[in-house]
Amino acid sequence: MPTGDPVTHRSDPTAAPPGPAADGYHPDQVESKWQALWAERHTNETDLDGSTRPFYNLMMFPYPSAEGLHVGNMFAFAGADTYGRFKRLRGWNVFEPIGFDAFGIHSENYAIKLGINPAELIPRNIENFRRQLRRIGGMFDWRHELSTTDPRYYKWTQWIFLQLFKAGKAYRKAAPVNWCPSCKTVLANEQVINGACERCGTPVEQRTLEQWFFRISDYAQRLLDDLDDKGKMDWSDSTATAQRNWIGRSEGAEIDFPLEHDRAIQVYTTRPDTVFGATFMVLAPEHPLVPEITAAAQRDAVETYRRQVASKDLVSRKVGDREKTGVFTGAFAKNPANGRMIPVWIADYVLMEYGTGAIMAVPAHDERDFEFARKYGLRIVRVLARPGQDPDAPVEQSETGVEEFRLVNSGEFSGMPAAEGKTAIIRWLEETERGKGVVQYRIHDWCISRQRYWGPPIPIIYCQGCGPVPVPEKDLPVVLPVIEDFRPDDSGVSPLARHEEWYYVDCPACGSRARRETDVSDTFLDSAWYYLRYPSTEFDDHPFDHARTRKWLPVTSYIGGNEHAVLHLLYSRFIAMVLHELGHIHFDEPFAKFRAHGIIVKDGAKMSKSRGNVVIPDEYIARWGADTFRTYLMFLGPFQDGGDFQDAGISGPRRFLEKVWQLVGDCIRDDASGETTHKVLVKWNQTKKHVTHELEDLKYNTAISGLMGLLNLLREENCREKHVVQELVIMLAPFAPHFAEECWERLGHRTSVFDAHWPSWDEHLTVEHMVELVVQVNGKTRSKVQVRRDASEDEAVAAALADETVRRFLDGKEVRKPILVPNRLLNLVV
RNA sequence: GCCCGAGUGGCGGAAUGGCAGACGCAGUGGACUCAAAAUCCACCGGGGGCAACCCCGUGCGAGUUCGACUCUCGCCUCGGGCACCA
Repeated sequence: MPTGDPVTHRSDPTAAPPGPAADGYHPDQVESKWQALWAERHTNETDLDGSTRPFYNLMMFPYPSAEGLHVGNMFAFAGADTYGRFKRLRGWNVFEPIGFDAFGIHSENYAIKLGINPAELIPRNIENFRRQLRRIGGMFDWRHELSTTDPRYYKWTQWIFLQLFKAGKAYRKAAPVNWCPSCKTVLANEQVINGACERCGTPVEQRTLEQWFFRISDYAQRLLDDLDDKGKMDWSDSTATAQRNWIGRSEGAEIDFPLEHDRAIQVYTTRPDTVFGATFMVLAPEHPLVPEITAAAQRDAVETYRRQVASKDLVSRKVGDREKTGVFTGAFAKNPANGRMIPVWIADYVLMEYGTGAIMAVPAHDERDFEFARKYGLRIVRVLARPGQDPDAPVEQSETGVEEFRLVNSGEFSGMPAAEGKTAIIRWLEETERGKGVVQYRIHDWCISRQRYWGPPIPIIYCQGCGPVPVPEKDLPVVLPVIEDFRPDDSGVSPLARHEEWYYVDCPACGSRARRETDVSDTFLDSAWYYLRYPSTEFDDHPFDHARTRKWLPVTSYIGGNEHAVLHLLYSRFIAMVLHELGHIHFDEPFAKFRAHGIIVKDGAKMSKSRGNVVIPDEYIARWGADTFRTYLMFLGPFQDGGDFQDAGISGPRRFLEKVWQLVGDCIRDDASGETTHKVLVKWNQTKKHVTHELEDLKYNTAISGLMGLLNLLREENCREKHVVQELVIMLAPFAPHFAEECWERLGHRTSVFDAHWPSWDEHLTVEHMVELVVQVNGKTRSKVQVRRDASEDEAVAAALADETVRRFLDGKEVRKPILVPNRLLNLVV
């Protein structure tokens, strides 16, 4: 063995942990014992029908990768499990289910890499995940486990698609996808690296395919409104903010810019107040008006540009810092505000999918338009100026503010503050029928089609005569066949389309020969409703049992990562809204409370395989035990912020558990009931209060340090009072469940510690009879004096004036004003 | 560029208007041991003083307050997310 530097040596997770004493703590034995007993005694199985105080404790189900659960998953699950166990001890009937999000492109890509069919690979991964989830001691009710790849599950995913289809919430439309011309296959955005296919490096193109969409954008305003309703949605601010930004509401106007022959270009703008400054127009290259308006002389240039844009992949089109490009169409439109004819251009910085796909360009007051105008020598006219500023001052860079500006060069509107001008111009547009005020959202409809194998087939049949026909509900599920050639290949069709026996079916409507939809649905559809299925996993004839759903939903507490702030959490809300509208469920917001946890870094740096600093939980659990590992994860930083995993730090929580173990041993050997000093009594009550509050707020790190503080005092005071020790064990149980069970049993109990009651405290005993009061003179701490609890201001001042040091700093001056913070501090102002 | 976080000892972090550094790690000294590990005790932001004590200190600069790590305004740095959304 080479002698490395000491830090490296210590940070070896396989280094032996501190050895236990003879009657010591052996985590392996304790943990396997209790995992077996929990299963045998059904400790973690919730009586879903008989519960009187239901608490649905949800965590984000994992995608079963081949690598197994990583430390980030462990952190999230340990944190959510700690909360569930705490709630159970507080008297709730906690339902804590788990499952596997096993469909999707990640699983499929990995299977392709290994050359193993995902249908074979995924069950193996799931088995490994189950083992790990048991190993960390999650309070899971395994009877309700689910996997999205189970036909008993995805039957209902398909059923949900059909409900949306029948309600007109699902529709088909042509949309661009990334296409690799060499592999002849569709690529997901994450498979496009710098505009090229990740597999073969060929530049990626856009192709247009017919795909299925859900009308989530119809729900934009409702999705936004509920976020402001704290009673309905108690969510982490960071998550709610991310959703608001994603939905992207903006208020502006649609304005018509007339062309020749009674036609017009409609634009959307958030700044109608600047309409007098619109000196040119820009259409998205795909805009349908482009071919008709293009002048003969410009036709070639326009066509070339359109082809160029179409050949780019979907990712690099939207990179904002690219130099602007564009082409003049030869057409002119009339600015409705000032009647001037302005040139119409096309450019790829204007996107077809937002607004109307066309803009009025106001280069003086929009950065992008300014850049474009500079490059192509287009006119720039100032229409906003600061008070006192020359209305015709040259524009050196675009000025986009509202507050500080007034309108100039804007006809009758000149002189108005910009905000007022916006309202006035919208009114004028509406009165003269040149436009109207509108609200726009950034959110797009949800494309659920995936030209892939590993997902639930979309339950639609295409018939020559009848068009798209839904698969009858009685024929669900449309089972995903196990096929050998699941890889996308160069045939240019979805893998399922190569299987004629599956592909061709009779039309459910007319009976003639028809073909199935060969795309599968997005994984996010699987995960958009899994929480609904958990309480009803044993029912095969309906997706969610009504009584169960009514009792357990919406979810009481959901804890998960903020990486899902927009997609998963927004799609789940949307699906719940639609199912509610269609009368299938009684609620329209699925998660009453959501808390985002932070992320774990290693020694201050992000974990990554290339850095070689990935924490493999199994190794740590094998060495230190699950209880120590969990406790450390919850201790290393604030749960909602994440924290820094340092190998050296894990010994602290382990030593803490060792000391508790020893205390329990002392307590059994030498039960000194009733022998508690006043000091212990106060600390004990303070700790119970503190730990309870901190757990409620998921402040696990400070809850644990509170428990450590209590333990330290018990040791100092040589206190082994059984009542106190037992309550310490209960409070530790959410963090170290196996350990607490074993201690509880050693203390003579025959039932689970999780059937015990969470300790209560005596508020009166959280403050000492005599308190130490900090004495400040003019805000500087000078001394401390003992006063009785809740001493009055007069008493406190008298005590302070009796103090030698205080008198020295008063220096004979008279106290002008005493400020007392009861039981804490007295400030004497002289 | 926009949005959201965060900047406190050697390190992870605590204190959200009232003793800055709880709790833990690492470190130093001591006890125990033939020795080591484990364990136990003490110390552990910087400077000054024999000492009682005193001064300085929470990214930087102003401000509010009897009192600011905490609140306000203006910067700087780091992390994360979104990004040509008109």
